[in-house]
Amino acid sequence: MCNDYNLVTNINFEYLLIAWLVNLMRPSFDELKKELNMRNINLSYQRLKVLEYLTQNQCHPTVDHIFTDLHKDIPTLSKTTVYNTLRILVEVGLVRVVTIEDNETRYDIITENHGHFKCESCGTIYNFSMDIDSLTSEDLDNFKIKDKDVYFKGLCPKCLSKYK
Amino acid sequence: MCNDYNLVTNINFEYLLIAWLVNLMRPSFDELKKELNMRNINLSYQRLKVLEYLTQNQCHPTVDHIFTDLHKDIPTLSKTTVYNTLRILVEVGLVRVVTIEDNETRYDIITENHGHFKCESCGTIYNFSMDIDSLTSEDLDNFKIKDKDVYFKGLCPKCLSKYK
DNA sequence: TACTAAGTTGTAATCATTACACATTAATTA
DNA sequence: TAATTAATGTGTAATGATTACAACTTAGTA
Repeated sequence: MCNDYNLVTNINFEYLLIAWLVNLMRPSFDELKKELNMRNINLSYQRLKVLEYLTQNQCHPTVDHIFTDLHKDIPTLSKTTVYNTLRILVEVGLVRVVTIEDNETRYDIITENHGHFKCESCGTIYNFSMDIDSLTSEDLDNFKIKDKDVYFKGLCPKCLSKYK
Repeated sequence: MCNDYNLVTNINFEYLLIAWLVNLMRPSFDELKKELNMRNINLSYQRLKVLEYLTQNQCHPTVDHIFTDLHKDIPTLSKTTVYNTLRILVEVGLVRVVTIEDNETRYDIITENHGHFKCESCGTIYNFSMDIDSLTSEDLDNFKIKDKDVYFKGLCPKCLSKYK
């Protein structure tokens, strides 16, 4: 469904899932399991499907994207379930909210260090590498920083070439 | 209405207006006037009031904040006018949209180089100085970047001290 | 098998934003 | 000044995303 250049293909879903569980959720797999148990989170069929969708469509989909596509495979799926699942996944830290635009909430499975660029012409959101963790400001010496987001906007190469 | 530490007081509004027109809107005052004329923008009473509100309440207000407060002075004011005015001011570049949270659009009169920090406890949005202009990524070599935003979240000093 | 809790579903409510038609004001011209 | 036209403002209705909630289903357990 999504033709983003970030699309990951030919990688087994279970492999990716394990990869997050181990790598993305610090500090350890056991810690994550404990965390999930503490919060009584079971990866039900629907929740797994949402997670799977996010790995296979790393184009920062909206709730509507996720729901519409998954609904084809799971006719009984409810949009409320998608919302609930995303909220839980965000709480646990497996998924990141992207609020680069004010009228659409998007979701990103990758929680590693990177920024987001939105093309004003085609709407595509690209990831770009940047050492965001090291960003800081002396003004925030007495603040506790939990989340850092960097959002750029402009025109992507594809759209720029159209105007030439 | 707003007790943000960024609050600017005792400064004449017209002075501030001129200050933007000259400083914030590059490259020159004449250019700005031409720009405004080209776009047929007159600073009507309502539009001036919205601008004035944004200078006197630099706490990144929502549309509802602006409307509710101005409505006390201008009983005939319509919320649609506030929306229209903000859209125009953003287009022209005098006002910046802050989408640090997904359920609320906020507006910032300061368009200079700075980041935004939102306290998850009290909801206050703080400005912090940072050289955002110099941020870059080799991944974006072929992109045209028009806007850069840096959003941090966490706990502010006031809220941190409450938990001690 | 009955019980309990967690998870899912569909509908209704909420809330921010936009669309739009009409009213008002400002600017322009005769 | 009066008439005309364009720009702004206003209020209501429509839209669309998100949340609240109650009923249903599933999974696990005694």
